[in-house]
Amino acid sequence: MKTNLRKYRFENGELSQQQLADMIGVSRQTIVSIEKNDYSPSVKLALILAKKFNITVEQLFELEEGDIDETR
Amino acid sequence: MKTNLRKYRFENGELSQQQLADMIGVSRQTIVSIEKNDYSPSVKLALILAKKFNITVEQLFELEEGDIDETR
DNA sequence: ACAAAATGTCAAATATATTTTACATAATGA
DNA sequence: TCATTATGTAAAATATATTTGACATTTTGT
Repeated sequence: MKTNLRKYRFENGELSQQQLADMIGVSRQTIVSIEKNDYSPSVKLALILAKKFNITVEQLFELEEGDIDETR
Repeated sequence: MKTNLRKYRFENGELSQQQLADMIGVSRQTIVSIEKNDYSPSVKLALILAKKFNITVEQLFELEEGDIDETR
């Protein structure tokens, strides 16, 4: 899975990681980890992020080859 | 957050929970828990489910009042 | 040049997601 | 009617997501 979080964060007034974290009520470290693709966040968080940026979850996160086999 | 997983599972050839679980490589209990809205699944799993049903994640899971405040 | 802000990195603690196991009940099909 | 399948439920074990705390480095703005 690929994440475009940083791309949209910059496109949205060049928010800092902390500003975005504050806006949606998570820790900065969570934003850092998502941007680094450390793990797959909850779909609830993904929906909130997508809504904040006025995009779809599919634009924010992209499945990649191999994802289907391994699943989550 | 609200889940429409059961709705789409039925609309997709009336798959059983086990069949769907097998198709995407998770346990049946996971499907059960998601349908019961026990917890918010990973966005990766959500993307795979949405792709399977040819819908968007937003159709599969809906944010509700209060979600934004509490976040995840 | 320098202070403040932003980002990077690490890791333990904590919370949540998922699996495994198992039994109970309901639904389905012959 | 009865066997099989599907679903419901529970809970412990395991895996992963997130938070907290802290320090290091880079970037930014004056």
